[in-house]
Amino acid sequence: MFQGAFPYRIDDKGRLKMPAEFVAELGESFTIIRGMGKYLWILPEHEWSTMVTQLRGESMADQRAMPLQRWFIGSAVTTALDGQGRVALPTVLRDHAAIKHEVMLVGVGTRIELWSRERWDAYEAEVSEQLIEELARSAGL
Amino acid sequence: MFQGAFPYRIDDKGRLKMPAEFVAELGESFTIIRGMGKYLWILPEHEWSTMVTQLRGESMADQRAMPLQRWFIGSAVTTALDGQGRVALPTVLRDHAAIKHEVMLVGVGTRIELWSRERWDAYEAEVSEQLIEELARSAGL
DNA sequence: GACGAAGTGGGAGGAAGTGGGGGAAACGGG
DNA sequence: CCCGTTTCCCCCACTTCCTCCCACTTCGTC
Repeated sequence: MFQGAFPYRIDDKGRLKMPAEFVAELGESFTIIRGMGKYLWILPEHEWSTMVTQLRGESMADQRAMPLQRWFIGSAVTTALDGQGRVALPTVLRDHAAIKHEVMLVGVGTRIELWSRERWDAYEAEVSEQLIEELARSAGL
Repeated sequence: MFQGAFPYRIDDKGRLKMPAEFVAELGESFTIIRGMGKYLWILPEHEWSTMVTQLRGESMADQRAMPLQRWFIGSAVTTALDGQGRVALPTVLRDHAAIKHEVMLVGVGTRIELWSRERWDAYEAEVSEQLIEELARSAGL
């Protein structure tokens, strides 16, 4: 399971080092897609194929299907780590997440989220302890 | 069960000695996460896996799930004691709890809370005897 | 008073994070 | 079709941080 948050720097060539904690679980090849917001998701192979199965299970006639497929499948890049344990982030994806140099890698169970540091800090500021407390209570934690 | 409060010092390398009273109950490996405020939780293995099960049980579509997963799983660090019975506190977690040197370790049943000394003292000052009395009464104690 | 456990401190080796150069491949223009 | 430019990828190098190990002090107990 992916867990923990790691602040990292992307170098001028757009390369991102993967934390040692994530490497083993990610496996040989993995897929990067847009998340449900201005950040990215990094999924191991089997998680990605599960997601694709769900997306394609929707009938094409279903009005929900095509926007979802465009959003996720249309942004997907399947790649792997280089010899130094780094991954090259395509410009399209970097732009979507407004990623320049400072990023935050966040493990959330089955996937990794990749945020620009700015946006992550803003998100953190917005999510107060009170909100978490309320959510936890209503979720029965 | 964890009980009792212990004032401790974190050294310049960010290492925290675990009180002898907690070591046996903590077991080999344990997990440190953000609490519902500016302090940390330390959970034994089974407590953490219980919590993860609950967090992941939520549907991804549920709007509550993602903030909760980010808050807890996204901050989690699973670690163990070193040869001297100490644990290294990652910078991200220390920052969240505003922990520098002086801390307070508080056993609260199923988990341990880790506060910066300042915040703990402030909290103690804030929680008056009257409040406790009222809460106890309304809880039927 | 001595011994042992518990709390605190610091050095060194190695892994992990970061940066940059060079060559091959791909693309576009002449 | 060829040449120049650009982009990507692989390799090399450096630095910082973390972890492991060793050492000392204090407190409680026998």
